[in-house]
Amino acid sequence: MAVFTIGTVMQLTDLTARQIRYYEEQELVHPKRTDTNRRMFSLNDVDRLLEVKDYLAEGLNITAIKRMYSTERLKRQQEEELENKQKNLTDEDVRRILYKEILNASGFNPGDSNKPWGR
DNA sequence: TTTCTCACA
DNA sequence: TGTGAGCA
Repeated sequence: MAVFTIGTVMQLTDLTARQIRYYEEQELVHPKRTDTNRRMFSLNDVDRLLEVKDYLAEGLNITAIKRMYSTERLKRQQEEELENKQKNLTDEDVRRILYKEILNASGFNPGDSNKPWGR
């Protein structure tokens, strides 16, 4: 699965090696390492980097993006639990909670026009 | 030649 | 985030 070197990823994402390594440090991507310590990125990693690039361009900070991916895991866990128990929160409720968390993390104003999450 | 880690006028 | 050093 991991087949891209950092050089290839640089071309594919238009990010600098510095940025790519930094995002890895922030655990936004998890490239494998070769026996000689070289990073090997998967298609998913490249995809993730492109996403990160977009969010960053929209003015979000790294911590907000980090929380997004962590809260998404949380969201799936909650949805699973709810399915096995009783559905108290609707999809919209979870969405609203997630959105509020992101706003909190990014320091954005609830009046902003372009939000990738809608609402 | 490319990538890696570390450190900072 | 950029950049240069010294390695592998």
